Amino acid sequence: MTEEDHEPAAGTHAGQVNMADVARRAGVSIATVSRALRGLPGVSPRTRSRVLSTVEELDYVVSPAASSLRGATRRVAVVLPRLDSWFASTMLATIESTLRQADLDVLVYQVGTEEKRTHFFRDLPTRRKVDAVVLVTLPIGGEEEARLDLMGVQVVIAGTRLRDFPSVSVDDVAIGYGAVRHLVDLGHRRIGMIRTFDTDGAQWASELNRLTGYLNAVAAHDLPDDPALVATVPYGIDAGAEGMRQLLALPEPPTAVFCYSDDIAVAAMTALSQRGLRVPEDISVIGVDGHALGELFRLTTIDQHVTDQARTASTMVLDLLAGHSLADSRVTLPTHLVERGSTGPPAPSRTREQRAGRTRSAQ
Amino acid sequence: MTEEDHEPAAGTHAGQVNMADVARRAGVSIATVSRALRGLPGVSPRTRSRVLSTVEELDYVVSPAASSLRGATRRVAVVLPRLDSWFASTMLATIESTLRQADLDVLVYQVGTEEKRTHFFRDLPTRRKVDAVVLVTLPIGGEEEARLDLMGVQVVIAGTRLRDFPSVSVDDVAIGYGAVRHLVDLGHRRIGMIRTFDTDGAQWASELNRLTGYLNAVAAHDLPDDPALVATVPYGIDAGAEGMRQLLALPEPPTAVFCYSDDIAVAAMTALSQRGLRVPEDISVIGVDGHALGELFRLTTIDQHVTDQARTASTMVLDLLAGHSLADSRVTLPTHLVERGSTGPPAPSRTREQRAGRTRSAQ
DNA sequence: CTGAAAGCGCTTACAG
DNA sequence: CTGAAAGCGCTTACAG
Repeated sequence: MTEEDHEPAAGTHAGQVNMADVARRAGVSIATVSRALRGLPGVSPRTRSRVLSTVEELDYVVSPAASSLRGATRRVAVVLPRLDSWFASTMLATIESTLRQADLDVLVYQVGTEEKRTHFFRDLPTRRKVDAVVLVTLPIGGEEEARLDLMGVQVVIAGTRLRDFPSVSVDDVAIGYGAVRHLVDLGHRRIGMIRTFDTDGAQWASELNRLTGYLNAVAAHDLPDDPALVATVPYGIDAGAEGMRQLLALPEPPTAVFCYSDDIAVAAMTALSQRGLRVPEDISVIGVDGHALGELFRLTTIDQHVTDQARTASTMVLDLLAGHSLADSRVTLPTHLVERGSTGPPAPSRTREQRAGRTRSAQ
Repeated sequence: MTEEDHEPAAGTHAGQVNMADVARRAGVSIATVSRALRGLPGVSPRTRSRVLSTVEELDYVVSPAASSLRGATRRVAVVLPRLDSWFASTMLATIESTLRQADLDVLVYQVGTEEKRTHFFRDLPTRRKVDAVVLVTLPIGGEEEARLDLMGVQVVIAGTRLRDFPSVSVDDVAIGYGAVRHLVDLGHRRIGMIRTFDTDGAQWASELNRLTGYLNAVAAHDLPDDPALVATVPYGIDAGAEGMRQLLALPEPPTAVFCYSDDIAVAAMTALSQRGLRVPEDISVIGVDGHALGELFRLTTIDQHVTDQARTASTMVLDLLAGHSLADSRVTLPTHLVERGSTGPPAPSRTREQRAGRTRSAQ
């Protein structure tokens, strides 16, 4: 007797409490427990509350594995190149918050290297595990793209576009163009750019597009289009500093520099301050992102509202899972110039003479 | 006839291919398919390869939901306060890589606010969804701690300690002590600290411990222990700058400052450079973390090897899932002073006189 | 080496 | 409003 009183409330077997345990204890059928638990109609208030209190008592939770054997998994995968960039972690943070509110669980997959990307698209580890996958700024080749169709789940693209998948992104060409234009408006003519390349050999759409925007603006405003004004450096913490060093080593350095990202811009500014050069008096710097760090360094930037992009992508996921068709919904979000202290008019005459002198003596 | 040839290779029904489809097509039983797929003994090489090629052909993948109905979920949850800090995103990135290699999937839960934390520990959303959960630097109260036992899964703690759960962390008291000691060795006596507090009201163990280390060192070396030398500022991008401003506003500012983290230290250094003060000539700055940004700013820091911590935590998870008991395995990893350019000897006489003068005229 | 069958823990028509 | 039962897609003793 006393012995029996000590049997665990959790049921007779060692493992998890299951729905049968609850049903038995509440004196109803399994079906009724299931209905009561999910708030389905056809359960009397009394029965429902009895079930619910038994559930409480036994500290029972439904097995997601068993229930998803029929329906949805209520899981979403977020796939991104790396987590250690401001862009990526902000994306993931916002997507997680938004989806979690809708009671969805979020799985993360980092596919930063060529190898991991290949594996991912070959094995498609997300198949049958999730209801949807969000691909964040992934460089995707032709074969990989084809594999996407086999994924068997909803696909949303964030930070770029891909075929006719639902996507949210910004206009990176316009970003590059707008940055240069801002510098032109301030009176600059000799404008450099610092871009990065992935040491892994991947082609980043945004990277290419921002360069295109830069080049378009250079052409449109009839600026000097010296190829040496574009410094291309390997991605890394020091990238911006290295790029700036290259530009400063030119016979005729630029008076303003457009940087691929805020990270790059901040690093570029450290290289300037190490040389004793002032921003923006000696050289103007503009970035892209809206990184919190930019505020600290009074960096002028083009804000691409990453949080908004992430929220939009999340909403798309929610809509798709709700059964809405999102055919042809490729959203381009607006970006905004945020003027802070790192851009200003060039110091024209002095700089020009100095440069001319230096150029001649160098040759 | 021709019609039948056109039936989808995927099987007769619209949805997913299942194991029965594969079995039928390969002309074997479901049991054999299951065995072949998991490399179990008791399947002839011929049969195995036939099954495997059928699987290939039908592009079949096992349903994780169905197979986890018995065994493990092969999923691990990583729970952290926020993702938008260097520490957190580095942790998650490394844990994901490590666990992914072991073919485990990683779920993320951000519980940054008091409210989310309460919800998390009340609802325990990870129950029955994962095999293990890694709690990263989570401030955990008494009741929450009790709920952990109900989680029903393996628990690993990273970045701090909790009861006798397996954990990996560093000695934050030693970090605070070591930082101050480094400054003392350089000749500093008047040493400040910039700490932060969570705007959400949470108590961070590492925060408290580093302060304790600082205070211990101050006492041990008989340094001036003016309470005003500890600037406590709300967490945020500007925290370090704000803290430094407070310290500089003192009648007698410190000659060196220990910052809670590298982020804080970098922000503090921007405040200094805006005042035209040089690091380390006018004031020394030391941080904690080993953040990549620190390299860029030539910041002296105490590296807490976050990647190692993350790897250790991942290994613990793997061990636990392999059935090894990890009772009483609370690992404390070593930290290292990384001397870069932001700390140096004080400029004693000048500074002292100047201060003395200032102090008098101020009173 | 192989298969028929029970069972994992649910959900959902189908009866009543 | 409630329950018995089939079925989701696997895994795993148990026979052979």
